[in-house]
Amino acid sequence: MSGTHTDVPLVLTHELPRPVPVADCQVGDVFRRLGDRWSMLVLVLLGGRAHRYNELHRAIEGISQRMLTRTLRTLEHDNLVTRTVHPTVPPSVEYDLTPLGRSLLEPVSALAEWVLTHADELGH
Amino acid sequence: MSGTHTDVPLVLTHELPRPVPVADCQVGDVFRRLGDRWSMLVLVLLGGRAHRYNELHRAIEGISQRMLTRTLRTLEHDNLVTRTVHPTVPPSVEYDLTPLGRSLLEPVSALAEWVLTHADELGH
DNA sequence: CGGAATCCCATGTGATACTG
DNA sequence: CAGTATCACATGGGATTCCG
Repeated sequence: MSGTHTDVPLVLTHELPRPVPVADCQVGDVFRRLGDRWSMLVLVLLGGRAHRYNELHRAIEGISQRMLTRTLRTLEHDNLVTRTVHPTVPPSVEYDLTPLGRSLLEPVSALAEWVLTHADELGH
Repeated sequence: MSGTHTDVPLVLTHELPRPVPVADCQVGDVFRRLGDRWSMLVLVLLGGRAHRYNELHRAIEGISQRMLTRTLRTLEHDNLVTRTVHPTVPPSVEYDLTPLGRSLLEPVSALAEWVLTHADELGH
């Protein structure tokens, strides 16, 4: 950890031929999927417990119905979140993490720790 | 690791009051900064070694001059990348990671490993 | 060589209104 | 309750041209 150029985690450089075809950077793809305005927030909330639609809507300050629905649909499509409709009247829909979504929270937490540690060093 | 709701990394839930003010989710902020199309790719390349402007431009397939410059400026502004101008003729500009940028590659590599492990489980 | 300036288009996001 | 539909606007991003 001396700041040299030899301590880059191998996993990052391993599958990067040169020139780097952007399509091959799957890591970047995942960052782009989770890098939108709301996905991360939804994942963390669902990591605590399952939520109903309006629970999420109230919990996430500032999100519109449109974007909450769209975010949940995308996460569901990525196999990170499940959507369960209970056929009651009025209808009740519950969202939860899949095992895959739950496993994602581990590496995410590593990044979260980094952020908490280095937040003051980041410009703005 | 049983898929219950009790194994969420504490760091993620620790500083999340309810309702969650979106401005307080610093983790999401970082994901948004790195979640654009090119930042991750630049960081990984600079993790290998310092690069000149045109080296990056050639290495990253499909990036425009405009976006490469903009991405580098943003990373520089965030204290993740340094920009060094060598007053030669013609001019030579070298980009490299800061210690902060280098330290970021560690949690990023954890996520990269997750991606390599679970890529096939992600929908599309 | 390493950009900056301009133009243009695609996408992300919010506001509002409506619905089974 | 849990959405959908429509509109409007900001931002992301590429192509092209010009410059010290």
